[in-house]
Amino acid sequence: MQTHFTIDCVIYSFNEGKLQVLLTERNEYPYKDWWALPGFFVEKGEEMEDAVKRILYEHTGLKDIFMEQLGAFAGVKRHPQGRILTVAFSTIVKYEDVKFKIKPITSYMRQAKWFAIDELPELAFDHHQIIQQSLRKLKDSINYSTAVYELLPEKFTLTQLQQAYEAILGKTLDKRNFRKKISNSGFLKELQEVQKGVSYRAARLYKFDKRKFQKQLGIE
Amino acid sequence: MQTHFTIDCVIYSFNEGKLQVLLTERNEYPYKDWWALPGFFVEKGEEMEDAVKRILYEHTGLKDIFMEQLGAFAGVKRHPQGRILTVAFSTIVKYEDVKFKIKPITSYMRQAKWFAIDELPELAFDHHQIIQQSLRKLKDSINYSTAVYELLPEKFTLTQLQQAYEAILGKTLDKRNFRKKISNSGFLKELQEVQKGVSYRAARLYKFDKRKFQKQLGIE
DNA sequence: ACAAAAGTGTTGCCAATACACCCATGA
DNA sequence: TCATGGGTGTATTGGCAACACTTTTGT
Repeated sequence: MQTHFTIDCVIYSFNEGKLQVLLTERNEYPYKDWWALPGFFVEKGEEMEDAVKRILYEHTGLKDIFMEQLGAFAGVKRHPQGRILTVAFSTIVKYEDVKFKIKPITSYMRQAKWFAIDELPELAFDHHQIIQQSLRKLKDSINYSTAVYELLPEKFTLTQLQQAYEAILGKTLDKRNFRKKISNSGFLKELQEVQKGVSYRAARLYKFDKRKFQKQLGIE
Repeated sequence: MQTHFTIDCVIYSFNEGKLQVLLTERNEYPYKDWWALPGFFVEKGEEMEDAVKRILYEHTGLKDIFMEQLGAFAGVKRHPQGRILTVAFSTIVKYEDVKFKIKPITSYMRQAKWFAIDELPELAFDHHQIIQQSLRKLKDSINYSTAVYELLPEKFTLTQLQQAYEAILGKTLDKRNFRKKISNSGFLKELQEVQKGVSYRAARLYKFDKRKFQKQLGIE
């Protein structure tokens, strides 16, 4: 038995203190004019991982971003024209990096736009379900992955980091406990730099030290 | 673009103190005479979850077992005849329940057999990779899932439970700490029964209280 | 001087670890 | 009586949660 085969992408970012998801407005049936996850058909002979890269590139202009597989969604009724199996992937991009790069290249979608995770429109197909599943996984893995750091610019303040945690978890955290936990973890590099252009006390800037993080994971 | 679509099952069990995986010996090309995960094509119009149940049934005689999705494997070269996308699922069955039910129904495989996880033969396709990925997930989730209890008979001793943990994790655990942890968790029901037929002090039997377990998870 | 956010310590509790001996039973 | 696994307690440690005030800076 054969099935059509697509990829759908859950692309997260962080802006205005909120976790955002990139959606596209469809310009073709079915679900014309609906918002949906960026997604395409995989081409014949194309490796799934290559298809993922291609689609990510076509929607964001980004390259060399690792996307993690969420799983397959294969409901017979998820597409009105019969089964179309989709494998969902997710990733996180820095908002600054993609701000001016979001450009729909294909004609089947009209525009791409960021939506706050708690203000999603109604979505085509089973894409709402895909997002919810992805979000749960993101929350569950927040302490074992580099996800939060992908949300932030290279140099960031501790308050920004805390806001990113809070955006993912959907709840507020205690400032002192958060800072203790982070500084104990030992994979932030403290810079000799502070914020600029703020009208209050400037905060110290930090960098994520991926090396040390990887090492700590290696202990098992 | 279309692709063939199969399901592969990683079925775990526990016997002779070891974690076991059920494999089938193929009787058709490609990979004739090789060992492989039990797997079939999904039928047209068949829901993926139904296909999973069907395949599990055909190989083990078991019904109403929940299988968890591991993910999609879609390498263009994973099958010599071109891309065959497979979605891998995994589950755990009680060895006693299936001991006499393992019966290949289809003719494309010659026999089904349990293999200890650390004594696997060479496997067809990318099945070794699928198993390794599944095993990592099993280890990671051992404390948040009912997996270990699926390995054991309904009534079991604490030592048996500890052995199941050790089989999954691949390492030994401290007896007292293990018992403390388990009895603190509060989802074991102590029975007024002990082991029979052993030539040493008979151990108390316990049951897993799924209700309480679910409740504890609900706290988040 | 004021507004706004940065930054900082202590305490109590709980969970996880390390570790060694006596007990009950059947052969 | 012996072999075998069953069963038990304590002390230490490290991480997590609760909680409020002072400092710095720009306007």
